[in-house]
Amino acid sequence: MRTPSDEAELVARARALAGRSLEGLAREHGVTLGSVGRSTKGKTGTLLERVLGATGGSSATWDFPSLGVELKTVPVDLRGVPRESTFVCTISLRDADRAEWATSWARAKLRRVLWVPVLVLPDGSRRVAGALLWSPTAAQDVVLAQDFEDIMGRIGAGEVEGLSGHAGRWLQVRPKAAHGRVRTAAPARDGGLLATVPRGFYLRALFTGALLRDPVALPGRREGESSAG
Amino acid sequence: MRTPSDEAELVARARALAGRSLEGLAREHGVTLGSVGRSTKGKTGTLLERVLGATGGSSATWDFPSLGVELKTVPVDLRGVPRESTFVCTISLRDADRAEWATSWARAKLRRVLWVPVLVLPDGSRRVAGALLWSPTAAQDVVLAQDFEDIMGRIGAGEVEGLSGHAGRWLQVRPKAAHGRVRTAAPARDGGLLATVPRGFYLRALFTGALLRDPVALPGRREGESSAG
DNA sequence: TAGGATCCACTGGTGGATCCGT
DNA sequence: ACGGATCCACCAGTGGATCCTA
Repeated sequence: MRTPSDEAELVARARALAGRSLEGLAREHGVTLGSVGRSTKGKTGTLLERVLGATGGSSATWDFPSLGVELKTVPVDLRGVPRESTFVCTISLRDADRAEWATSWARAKLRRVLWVPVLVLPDGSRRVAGALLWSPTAAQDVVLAQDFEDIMGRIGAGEVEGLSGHAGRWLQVRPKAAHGRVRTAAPARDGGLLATVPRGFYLRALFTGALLRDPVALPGRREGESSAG
Repeated sequence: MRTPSDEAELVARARALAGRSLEGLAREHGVTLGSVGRSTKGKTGTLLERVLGATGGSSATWDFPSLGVELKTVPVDLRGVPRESTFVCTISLRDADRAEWATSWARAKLRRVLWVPVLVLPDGSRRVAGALLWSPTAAQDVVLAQDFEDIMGRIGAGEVEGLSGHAGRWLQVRPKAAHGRVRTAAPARDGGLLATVPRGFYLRALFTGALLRDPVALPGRREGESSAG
């Protein structure tokens, strides 16, 4: 599929997929999802990249480089509630003490995201739901920045081993490694380096769920409140 | 093939291969050399690694880690003269200014080498010739150290782009990249970094040829002179 | 339920060297 | 003749996420 030439075309294409089954899309594009079990991780995202004409492929860019847009699929239940958190990017542990949210790769990735919810039905079948192009509001950016600075500050201080998935309001840190034995370098308390498991930033499902319901919902706004001031 | 348990066994096995055709060895070990053209680069070395039970495989070690021995095949003509230079290792360009021969990976690789000459006959067939386990003599080490310091000094000074294969008496520097477009970071004259093609250390064919004739030949000794003082 | 662990496809870099134009 | 360019196999790392126990 040709790469969309602008945001409007990308969004139109994505929204036109609403209701389509993943199996059908896979067949059309000549790919196999292998619909059961743990061996299908990542297949959904790769399929939608193809369907929508993403070209980024490798690292250090977006899925749609000319648009600066990142594509994220998110599995949701019948109520539209995400079943999983969303991976953002790998954390550069070694440089944590110099990292700043404003110039971070995490922020660049989240600057403009095309969310494609994938409805997972009770029988296990999956269908594309309504896509949404989102950018963080100023208020959302503030909270993400706080999470980032908090987490990176602690990593920079040599506390990476003490960090758990509990840290961060919306952005959390979790292990990110294909095999448990992988190790990378991180700052140690004594100012040196220690070997630890690679980590990534993830968006909590609570946050992506709120986004999908109302993209400009303010931080702290509760369900049931009006979105009018 | 089982990994040799000591140097004597390794050398005995290697010398027992003298006269064997590469094709025959390949057949015995179930590998295909694809005997013609440019698509066979590296196959000889990989075959001999299998035949002799090398286990190193990945980087940062030797072919026979427990022995600290590196295996090198070298194509020679009927007179025993090498047809090619010998790759030693990739150069860490960025750290060139801090590099020292004594602690260098190049020296570690050359500390103990099992040379396996491969006789290339006029009809294109290839046979293993007499293997030789070599360590640099003190005098040889001095010359290699001079080459190393000369080259690394110039790289460290930001002169990598001005370096050619002419530099170095026995150890030379040449490009080392699967594709011409690969780039890596090296010191620049202004103290910053520049993107350049990766380089590797190679031993000149003149040097390896001298080694194969007389492993302890002193630096500067000419052909035809006696090896007795 | 969600934090920690893990899976697959893909590819860029590395180690094994030899090719080939000037 | 040899300095610069290139070829193949292999594997660790990355990006895509989801699995799976306590």
